[in-house]
Amino acid sequence: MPELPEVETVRRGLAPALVGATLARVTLRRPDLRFPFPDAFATRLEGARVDALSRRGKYMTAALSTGETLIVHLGMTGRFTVTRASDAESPGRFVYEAGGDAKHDHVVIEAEGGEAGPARLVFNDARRFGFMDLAPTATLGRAKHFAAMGPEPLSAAFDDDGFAAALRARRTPIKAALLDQRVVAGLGNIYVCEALFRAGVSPRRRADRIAAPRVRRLRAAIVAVLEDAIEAGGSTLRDFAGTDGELGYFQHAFDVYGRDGALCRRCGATLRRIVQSGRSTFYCAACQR
DNA sequence: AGTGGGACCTGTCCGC
DNA sequence: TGCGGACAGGTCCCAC
Repeated sequence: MPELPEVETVRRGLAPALVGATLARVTLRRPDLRFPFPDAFATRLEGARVDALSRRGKYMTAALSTGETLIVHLGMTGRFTVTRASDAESPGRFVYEAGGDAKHDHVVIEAEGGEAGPARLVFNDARRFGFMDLAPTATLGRAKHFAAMGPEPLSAAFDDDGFAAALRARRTPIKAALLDQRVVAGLGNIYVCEALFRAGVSPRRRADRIAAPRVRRLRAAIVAVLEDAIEAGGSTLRDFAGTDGELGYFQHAFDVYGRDGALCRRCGATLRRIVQSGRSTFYCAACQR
C-alpha cells in the first residue's frame, strides 16, 4: 500500500497506542522480513518507551527512550493491526488490515501506557518486502535509509529551485525520476502517475527537458495530490471487504491510476497504460505533454 | 556516476 | 476445477 499518504495514515492510526507507551513485549515469529532483524532486536525494544512516532518518506520511525529509533518500512504489503485490550470483543482495526491470515503475522508488539491503553500491534506482510531496523536517534539522518533521501514533499525543504535542480540533473523519463527517492521522498507508482496527470506532464518526457513553469506546476501537483490523499486516509487496493471504518478511500479519486481504457475526466480521450522500467504507467496522451 | 533490468516473495486474477 | 502466466502500492544489487 504504502506510499507516503498510506504510511502517514498508518502512523496516525498507531500513534494513540504507541506514543508514550512502553513496549512491554516483542515477539518475532520468524528471523527476517526482507532482511534479517537486527541483532537482539526484541531485547533492544522491550522496556523502551516510545517518545515520538514520525514519518520520513515511506518510512515510519519511533524514537525510543533508549536512544535508538525503530525504523519500519511496509514494503508492498506490510500492514499493522491494533487490538486494544479494552476492545477485545471487537478489535479496533487499523488501516489496511486484510483479514485474518495469521500465517503472515511476523511481529507482535504489546504496548502499555499509551493514550489508547494496553494494545497489541501485529505486523503482517505477505510478500515480506517490508523491513525493520534500529539506528541511533542522534544520527538518524545519517542512517543508511535516510542519508541520500530527497526532501520531504510536505515540508519547506521541497521547493521549486531545489526540485528544478534535481530534475535538471536527470536524463531519465520524469516518471522514473519521481520514483527515485533521492529526488523527492515518498512518491510511488500511484502518486507519480496522479501528480503527472494533474500537472499535464507526460510520464515519458525527459526530466531535464521540462520548462521551469511546468516544473513549478508539477511540484504543486505533487504536494496537492499527497495532501488530498492523506485527507482521504490514503488509498486501499486489493483489500477485501469486511474491514470496517478504517480503509482509505482515495482510490475512488484516481484520475489515471488503474484506469487504462477508461475516459480521461478532463478531455474524454481514452487513458493508456504503458510500461516504464518494468512498471505500469497510466496517463492521458492528450492532456499530458 | 547514472541508468536499466532483474531479484526478492506471495497472492490474486484472468484466460484457456 | 485446474493450471500457467501476468501483475501488484518498493527497494536493492549488479551489470553496462
